[in-house]
Amino acid sequence: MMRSIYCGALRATDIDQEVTLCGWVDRRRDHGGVIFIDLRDRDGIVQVVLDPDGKSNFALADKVRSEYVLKVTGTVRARSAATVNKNMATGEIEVYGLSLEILNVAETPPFQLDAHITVGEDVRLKYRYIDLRRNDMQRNLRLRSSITTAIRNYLHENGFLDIETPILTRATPEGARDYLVPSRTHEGKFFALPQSPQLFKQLLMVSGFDRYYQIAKCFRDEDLRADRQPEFTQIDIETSFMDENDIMNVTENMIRKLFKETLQVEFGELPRMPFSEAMDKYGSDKPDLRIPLQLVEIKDLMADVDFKVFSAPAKDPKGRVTALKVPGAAEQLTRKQIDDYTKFVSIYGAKGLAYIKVNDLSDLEEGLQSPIVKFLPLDVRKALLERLEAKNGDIIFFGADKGKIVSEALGALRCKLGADLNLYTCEWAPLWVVDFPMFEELDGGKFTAIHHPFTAPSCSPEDLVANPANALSRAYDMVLNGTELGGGSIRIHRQDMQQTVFKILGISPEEQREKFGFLLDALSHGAPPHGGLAFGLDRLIMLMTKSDSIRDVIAFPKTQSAACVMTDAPGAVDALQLRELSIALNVKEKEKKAP
RNA sequence: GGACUGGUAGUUCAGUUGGUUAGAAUACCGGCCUGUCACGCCGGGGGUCGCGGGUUCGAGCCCCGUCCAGUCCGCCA
Repeated sequence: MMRSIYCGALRATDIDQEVTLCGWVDRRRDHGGVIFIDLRDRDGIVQVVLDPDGKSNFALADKVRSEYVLKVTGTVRARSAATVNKNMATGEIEVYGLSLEILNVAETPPFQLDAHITVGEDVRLKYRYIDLRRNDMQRNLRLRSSITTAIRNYLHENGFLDIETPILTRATPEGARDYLVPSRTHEGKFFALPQSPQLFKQLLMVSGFDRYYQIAKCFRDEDLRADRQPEFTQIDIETSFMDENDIMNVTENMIRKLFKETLQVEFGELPRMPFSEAMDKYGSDKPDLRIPLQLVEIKDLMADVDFKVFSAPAKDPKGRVTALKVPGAAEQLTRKQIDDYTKFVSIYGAKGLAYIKVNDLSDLEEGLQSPIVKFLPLDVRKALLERLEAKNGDIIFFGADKGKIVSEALGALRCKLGADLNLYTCEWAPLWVVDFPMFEELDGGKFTAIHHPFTAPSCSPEDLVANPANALSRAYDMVLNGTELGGGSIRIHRQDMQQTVFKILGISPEEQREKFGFLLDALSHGAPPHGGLAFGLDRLIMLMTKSDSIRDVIAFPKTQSAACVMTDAPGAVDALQLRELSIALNVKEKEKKAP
């Protein structure tokens, strides 16, 4: 009996069966009178043999070209051992064609789809519908589907409801730039696309949907990166009556199950690290724990040395002086590489990169190779090497500057060294970062929310007002391999606390009323204690597929200038559309396209 | 807003110190080959060197501007 089957799903047990295959011509080979067609579908590739001198006779076979769409009926058979090649590309069984139908012809493809051929990303994006036929992209998007399915199943089984929230909503005063949508029916007014469903999910808690989730599109009009797109997807979760431990447990379980089911990777219980420890030891709030290097404080040792580069920040309360030891790397790193690392840390504002190569620990006079060691008295050298537990062959880098610069520069250097010298000790290193500060104090004494303005502090409103700079929040971030996978918090559920936080952030009562009146009202109508979390789905899949770019796990991504090279979006609109929206353009001369 | 890298055949790239007609591989087209599988062999077509200007006897190469793509800083509550 004839049956339809995917090319890649053919197995030895199908031998002698008659099957119908539909797919694209991956490659056509012509040897003497016999034509071989590698037919590709979503499941893989199978070799189809068309033999005009045999039973099958196809005038059409000659016409077949790459990327033609075919329907082939044929018999599955094993190949003789003599023809089996070690580098065989198309499996151990083939289909002997009996009939052939060309469902559609195709132009010569703009690029070759072979896995071993690299193609520029701009061409791939222009012809994305062809690029997506490639095996890597098929695999990535299929894994993405498996992941969202597993997540939906897990959350459904745990009583979470999938509830949609608006895409057309209103602009938010803080946070990222909004994407705006003009309103035709409200002249001069604009919707904003959501940066996240944050406030709506909180309102759903007030409504009694105590376990909510949504796989939600979010929009932020900011500059792009390899791991940042202007529209992206969040796994958005919110619960009532759960505390931070409950939420971390339920979401940690979800991620653990996901990795086990889709990648057969087992995580133990995730370690929890306070924000302060992450900054001290790793110079980052999203430490990559695959790399064993740690920053070591040496501020106390450097306060009195006769070397201003170190002593000035050591005496400054906001300064930081830190060492980063790379065991055994003194030989490996050439002068040029160290110069490159100096350039690298300058990106983050570091003015230089001091180092010591430990050649001979026993000789503090001559055994240390370094441009700066001459400024350090012998007792300081000794204390330094003891604190770092230095051994011969180690190289030690130094950061001395404002705390923020040192953390960012050496934190980034730590990750770069880990990658360049392949220092990774494991494949996956997940953790929670907890005990974040509530606010960051900007120059001029203003405060801005570290997380967002709806995050609950871990102290009373009175203590918060008394000492906002030192207050901690009830927020938590899940970090995997140095990437922030997701973050969340227990939210403020009392109106007075929310007003207190708004006040510290410098939002006037009038502005609170205008922008967040609906939230403050809701909090006064019996809002339960609640909290949640949102994972970045694209980044999660990027990590799980080991992709270098978020674009490789999104079917139709934007380029770095936030454009689509395939549809040429964004595009101009005609005058009538603008008139209906009461919009007049005022485009600068240089931005106009040449006539 | 800023730093850096790249743009040459459909694609991936080479192109030396500025010097004759801009090359290779692959793809594509034609022919040959009865089991190939990154098949092989022979032949062929294919270029606004991103775009604009400048320097020069002469520019793919040098200079200025600009556009596009990418990585990063700023930005991303």
